[in-house]
Amino acid sequence: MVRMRGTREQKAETRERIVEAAGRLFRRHGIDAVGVDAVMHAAGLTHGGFYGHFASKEALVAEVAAASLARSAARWEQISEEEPPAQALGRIVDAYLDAAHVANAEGGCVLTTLGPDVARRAEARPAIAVSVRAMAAALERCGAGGEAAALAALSTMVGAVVLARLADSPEFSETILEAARAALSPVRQGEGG
Amino acid sequence: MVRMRGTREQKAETRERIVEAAGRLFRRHGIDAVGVDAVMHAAGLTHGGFYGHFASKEALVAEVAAASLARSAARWEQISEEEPPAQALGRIVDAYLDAAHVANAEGGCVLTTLGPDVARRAEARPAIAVSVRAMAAALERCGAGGEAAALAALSTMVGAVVLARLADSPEFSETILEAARAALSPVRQGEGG
DNA sequence: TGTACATCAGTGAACGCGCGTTCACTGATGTAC
DNA sequence: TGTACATCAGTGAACGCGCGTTCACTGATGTAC
Repeated sequence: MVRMRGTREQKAETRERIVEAAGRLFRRHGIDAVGVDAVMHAAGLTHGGFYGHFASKEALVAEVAAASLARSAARWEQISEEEPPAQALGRIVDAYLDAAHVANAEGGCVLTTLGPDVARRAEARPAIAVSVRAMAAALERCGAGGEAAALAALSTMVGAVVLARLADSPEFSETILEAARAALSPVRQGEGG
Repeated sequence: MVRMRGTREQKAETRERIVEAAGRLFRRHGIDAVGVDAVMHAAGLTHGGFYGHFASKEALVAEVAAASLARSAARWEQISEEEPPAQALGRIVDAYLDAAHVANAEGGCVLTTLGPDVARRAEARPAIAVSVRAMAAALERCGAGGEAAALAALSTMVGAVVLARLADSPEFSETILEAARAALSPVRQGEGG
């Protein structure tokens, strides 16, 4: 296999690779369906090395959930700062309520893939809540209305993706996404909250 | 322990007890965190008898998800038929977007507790989709607007409960619920869809 | 520049445990006579 | 009404397997001289 080049920075990179691989696998197959073995293999390592990076699988889960959602929040913040409000809101909402997002659970929003599972793990919740606030704040900054309107919009987005993944046909899935898009259109025209 | 009284109806009752116990445990702790052993014990039986009722744990999971959500849908349908539309809609929405529902995952809506997990199991999806349609139809019958408005309202409700369970404080949890309630108030005044 | 040693990220065999599943058995019930 | 037998829901010991975790070891790198 690939030999490591040694230093501490290398180890940090490896750790990040583990977190990213775990993030993809957990979101796709569910946390309990993916063993430490599978995560390490996906990161190009053997399972024994895992405990040089994390105290337990639970610690990895907490870090994965926090890191993945923080990244989503950071992306929204960046869009909300770089683009005109209406355009930024459109980009965020349209990308979220998209069939590609529904199909790509592996790379999708943690709230829609692991939300209920993370909610059962008290240690993971504080970091998640911080990102939820940040995501709502980004929507607010895009002109989605006040805090309440932004939280409601986020709720609609999360719920729609969860339901779209439960649909029994691509058509029903798209109907749900379109319904959510339509419901959010007043918010996008500055009529929300 | 309690001795069975023998007949086939008894067996059907036992089976139902297993499904109900599993429903409560799965929603509370997650599917993979609950073994067949725990389910049977909660139903007042020993684990060996499980396979006289179900072909596998997976078969139980599919039945639990379908049965639990079908019951939710039936309740909504009943409310939507027995009460005046506006009142029925208020009862459904207020009960869903309630701190008691958020706290009581064990007895709560399957969409918010097992949604992403069920979405990964293709066999379970058709039955779930039927109930999702039925729930949206019940909202529609209560005057929540057309199909699209009803699906969007359901999305908001599901997402809000998922987010409320991820909150790091009761206050933030209540803020999310209240935001969703406020967002749905136009729908409740017949302005939706 | 070259050699000897310490470090430590990663390896891979091994562990104990709990899970899903199987199966020979039990004993209460319903039925046949 | 009473006895003998068949049925079958439920019991509980046992199984193999895969999981999370541990640990003695490896070998490439950085450092000391």
